Amino acid sequence: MKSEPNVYSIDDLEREKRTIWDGVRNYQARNYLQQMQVGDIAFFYHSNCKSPSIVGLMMIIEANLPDPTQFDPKSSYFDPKATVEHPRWFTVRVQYQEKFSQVISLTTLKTKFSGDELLIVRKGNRLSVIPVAEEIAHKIRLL
DNA sequence: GCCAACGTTGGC
DNA sequence: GCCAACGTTGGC
Repeated sequence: MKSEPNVYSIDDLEREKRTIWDGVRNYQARNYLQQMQVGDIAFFYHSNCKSPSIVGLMMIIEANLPDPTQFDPKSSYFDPKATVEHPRWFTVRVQYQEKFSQVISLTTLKTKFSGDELLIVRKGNRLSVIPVAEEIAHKIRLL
C-alpha cells in the first residue's frame, strides 16, 4: 500500500497506531482493498519521494469499510455520486506493525524481482494498492 | 521539472 | 463504442 511520506508516512502511522486508509479513488485499487481480510499484513510503501521504498508493515484490523471522505463535501475526496446507502469507495483500517530498520528501496526490489513477480517494479505501475504473492512477500521480508 | 504511462471524461 | 483531450501518478 503506497503513501506519499509528505502526506502520510510510516512515522505518522507509528505515532497514531491505527488509521483508516482513505482517499483511494481508483476502481482496481478499491477492488484489491475489498479483497483484504482482517489479520492480513501489508507492506507500507513510500512513493513519490527521494528514495521510494518499502518502509514497514501494518495489519488490516477492519475490512470493507465505506471510505467516509466520499460523503464529505469539504473533502477533496468527496464523490457526489456516492451515497451512504450506496457507497462507491471502500477501504480498510490498518494498525502499525513495524518499521524496518533498513528500508527496502525500489532499486533493490528491481534487482531481485521481475515485473511479473512483483507488480510494484513493473514499469508504468500507478496503482496505490497492489497485491503481493505470499512467496514473494516472504522473500522481500528476508532482504 | 520532465515525461511515460495510465485512467477518466465527454463529444460524436 | 471510439478516441482525442485532459488530468494524475510517480520514478527519475
